[in-house]
Amino acid sequence: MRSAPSAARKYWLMKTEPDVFSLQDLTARPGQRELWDGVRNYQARNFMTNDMKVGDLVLFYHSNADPSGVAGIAEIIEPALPDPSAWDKNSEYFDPKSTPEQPRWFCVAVGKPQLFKNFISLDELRTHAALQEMLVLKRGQRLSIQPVTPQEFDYVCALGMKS
DNA sequence: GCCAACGTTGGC
DNA sequence: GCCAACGTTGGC
Repeated sequence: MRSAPSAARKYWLMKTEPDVFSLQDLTARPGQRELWDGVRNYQARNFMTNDMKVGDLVLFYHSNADPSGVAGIAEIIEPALPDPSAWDKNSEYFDPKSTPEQPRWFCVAVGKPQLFKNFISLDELRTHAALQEMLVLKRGQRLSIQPVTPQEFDYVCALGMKS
């Protein structure tokens, strides 16, 4: 069956520091599922609450790494829910302004990790004309969740999976 | 660990 | 609602 345009799958790039949580870590999680908690930026939050849908696909980006780059892909497997780390006093993501009654921060669940055969470094991304508009390549772009076009997603995937 | 870029906070 | 100070991100 054909999906309505409003239900069209969207594509994202999500940054994580692999020392903290890597794509390999996601693969090792029970059910290969993890909450994408700790997002404390309104623009990134709004992407999760307003635009992300279950089934959207994600370029899984390792930042602050050696080298940084796209390690593989994952999928949004649960829609946004209040981020429980915000009201956990022991969490580094604790935010007293967020409460269970009035949550300020939200998180989606990611799963279905697929590690690329080829890690696509930031340097390599820069060499491809088709990828020049990717936000992650823009100077000073710090958003931890970024939209990518279907074309960019497919292109990076092809690079990552080719032998 | 440096530092440019940029988001957030808070005094006014 | 301006904007300086401060904090964070993330490549290098």
